[in-house]
Amino acid sequence: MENTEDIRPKRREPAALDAFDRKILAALAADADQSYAALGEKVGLSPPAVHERVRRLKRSGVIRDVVARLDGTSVGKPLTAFMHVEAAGWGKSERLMQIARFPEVEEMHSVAGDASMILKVRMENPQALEFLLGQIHAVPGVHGTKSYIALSTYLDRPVQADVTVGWPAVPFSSE
Amino acid sequence: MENTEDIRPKRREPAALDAFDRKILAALAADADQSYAALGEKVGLSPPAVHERVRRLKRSGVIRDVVARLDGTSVGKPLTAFMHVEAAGWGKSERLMQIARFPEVEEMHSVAGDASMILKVRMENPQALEFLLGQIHAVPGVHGTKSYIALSTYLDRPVQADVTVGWPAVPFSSE
DNA sequence: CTTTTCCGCCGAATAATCTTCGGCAAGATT
DNA sequence: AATCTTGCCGAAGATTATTCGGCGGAAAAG
Repeated sequence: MENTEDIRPKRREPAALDAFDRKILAALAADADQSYAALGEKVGLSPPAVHERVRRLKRSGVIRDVVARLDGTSVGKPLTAFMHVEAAGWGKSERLMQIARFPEVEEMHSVAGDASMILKVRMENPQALEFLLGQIHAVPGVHGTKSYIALSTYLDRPVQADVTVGWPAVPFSSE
Repeated sequence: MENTEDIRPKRREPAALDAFDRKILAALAADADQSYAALGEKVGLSPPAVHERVRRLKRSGVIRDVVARLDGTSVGKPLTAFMHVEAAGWGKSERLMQIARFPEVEEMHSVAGDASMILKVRMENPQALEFLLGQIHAVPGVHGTKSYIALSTYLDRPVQADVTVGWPAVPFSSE
């Protein structure tokens, strides 16, 4: 055919998600234990088509991973807490990062606001929380911490594929 | 045999997790896309044995669910924030619960501390955040809110199966 | 307005996995 | 010591994942 040596990246754009992708993502974010046949029926595609799309979504990073969500209490960590850490200069010292090694630490974000870092942790008991606080205060530059212990969790779900569109207009009252 | 009509519950105890269960949970919390054969090899059990254990772990609730974790930015919500809501008397009004209808709201906890409720939200942009704040302030009893916008997320993982045992002794320095 | 190219879907076929089913062995119970 | 229970394994069948060729439809090229 052609002998053009043109090896332009040819990189396809991230290719914005279409309606099918959205439905697939919504379904998988709610339950990843479905067969491609079941997914296909929900979104209106054949199993192979869904398979190919999921493959692409995973490789492109839209789907970060597929995981089993465990019950904190069942694995021995009934105490959930959010910890605000105030650190000097800049929060993300390598030292502070090591706190992430504890399996009790699930999230770690640097934030704009009073705190320089917010952690989500899940502990065995108050004593364990105290120990962790000790570890954090031992980090150079940490000024102080504020802990908020969760009494009840009313909602805890993964990133949803849907986005609210007509913001001012809200879904209240209607139901 | 016996003709005893004794229909005592006979309910088996939750049966504490053994080493095999722990390994299976740890593996599935990291990656639920593995075959039972692969899992079996990791934990030292046959595929059917792993299958049976996973089945039990799911039914008993230790494994809440299996989900695909999506990339916030890819689905159009690059802005993550934690919102502290101060509400009168008690936070958990039915009205406030309706906030959970927004797909932008991922977590909702009542907490002990200054705030009566902490939300984790993921928005499209600051405007969307503003609209959501408006919705929250419109809820009767809400005194105020404090928002912490995440600048960077250094860690974001599901509940880990492992628990730190010898707390005072920490994994630092060693590596 | 055609022709060409590319992309993504479908249906069928194969490969792999899941799931079920006896049978067996170890520990607990009687 | 006999019995019961529990949980494992290997094998077999059912279901699913994955690959493949071919077929449009839309966009780009002519």
